[in-house]
Amino acid sequence: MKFQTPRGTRDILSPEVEFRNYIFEKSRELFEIYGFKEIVTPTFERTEVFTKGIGEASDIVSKEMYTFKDRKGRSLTLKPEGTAPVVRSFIQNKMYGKSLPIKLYYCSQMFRYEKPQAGRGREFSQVGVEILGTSDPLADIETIALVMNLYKELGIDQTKLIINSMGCRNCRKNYLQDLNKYLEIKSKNLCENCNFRIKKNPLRVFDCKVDQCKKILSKSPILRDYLCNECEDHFKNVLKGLESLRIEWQLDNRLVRGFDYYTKTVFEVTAPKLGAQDAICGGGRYDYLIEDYGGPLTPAVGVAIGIDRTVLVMMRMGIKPFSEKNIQVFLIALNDTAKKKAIVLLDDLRKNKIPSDMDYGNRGIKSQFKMADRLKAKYALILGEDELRNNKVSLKEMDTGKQSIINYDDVINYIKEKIKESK
RNA sequence: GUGAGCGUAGCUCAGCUUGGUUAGAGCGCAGGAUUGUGGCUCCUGAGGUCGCGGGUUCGAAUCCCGUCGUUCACCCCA
Repeated sequence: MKFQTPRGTRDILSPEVEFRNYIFEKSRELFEIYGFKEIVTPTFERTEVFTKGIGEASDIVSKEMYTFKDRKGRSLTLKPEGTAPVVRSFIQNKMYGKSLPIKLYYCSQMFRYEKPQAGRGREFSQVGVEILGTSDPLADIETIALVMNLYKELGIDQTKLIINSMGCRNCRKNYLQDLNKYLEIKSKNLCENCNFRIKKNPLRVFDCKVDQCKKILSKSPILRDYLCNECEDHFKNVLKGLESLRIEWQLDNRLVRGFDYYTKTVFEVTAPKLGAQDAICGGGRYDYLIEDYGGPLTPAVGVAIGIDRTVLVMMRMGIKPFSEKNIQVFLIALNDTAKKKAIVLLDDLRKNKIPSDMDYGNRGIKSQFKMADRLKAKYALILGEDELRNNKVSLKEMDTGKQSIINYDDVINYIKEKIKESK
């Protein structure tokens, strides 16, 4: 019986794992600088937490969730996204009673039952931020600026910010009236799926990529033309703010993100080298979500960043931002007695925070040098009969090939000095 | 969910069209040339259920069917 990871999941090995940790590290650092606090929500929630906010008609809810029943028959779902749980927690923990806004970030695995592809797994990682309790366009701007700065920090350039506004309840009411009128006339020529969407959530018809539907929809009313004064103002302020931060954007009237909860600002950032899966983050404002979940009306905005795709871009762009932590010292023991002494020395080196290693097998000196070479060790320490007899060790600088004999008791300090010099 | 490509040594791949002795290469790995000294060179060696299952055939890595995994596009989205 051979085991392998389930479809769409994988082991994350070096060097990818180093990229991943680096991105986590940088994100956390930046989030804290922006004043966010971390929140950890459960890996699974009651299914309604997701169906309510994301929307029954959305692809994610209708066909991509890992939903199961527990032993008491309760329907639970592995989290497919991060915002709904944060909103649930905001209400459950009565955070609305604190001084608003509340700024939270999360780092977590997400689960969606999708057809796997590079940059699209069934388990994937996201980091994200949410600003809860302000309708100020500055929050939208801060969120976008944050991700753009993160990409800059990570060395990812050629990113593209795509932005749109989806309006509020008021402007959407008028828009939906006209859109429904339009769709009603055309419904015979629209696909079955679209007709289903019309019933559930007409905005989702823009997800359709059937040519016939696309053609019809390209002439449909556009939400942006229906924005009320407040929304229009909000959107203009967001764009102006981005301008003042020298962040370029690209308007996309058809950008309708795949969650029902979005209002006003929605945006996505795409990166090169990713083919079709090129969105590395996406987010927007969700002013009614908290109210819909039974909390007080609390406007909010957030963004989710895809870690796996960010790793892919960095690797494909040849970005290697972290310094390799190579072994500094490799111990070479030439007989059993030497070996016994070597493990003591090795322990000492490590207690002194000097990255060091040795061979545990019974290889010859040649092989051990080869290992030292492969590990890119700076120094090789040799313990053989001669050295043991005189309580010395031989130290060879791997780069220059220079070799010297030093007292056993001085080794740690000697190497510490050497490392300090080379810095 | 739809369509297509790929799966042969640790890695990258050749062989498959036109089925035929022990399935190859490069890199890597191990040992040696140099018995206490790495990188370069040379020599030698180990390593393969040809993804898995079934079928056709005297004979299958090669043809057919199924299956699993992966990649690409659609879709969705991070």
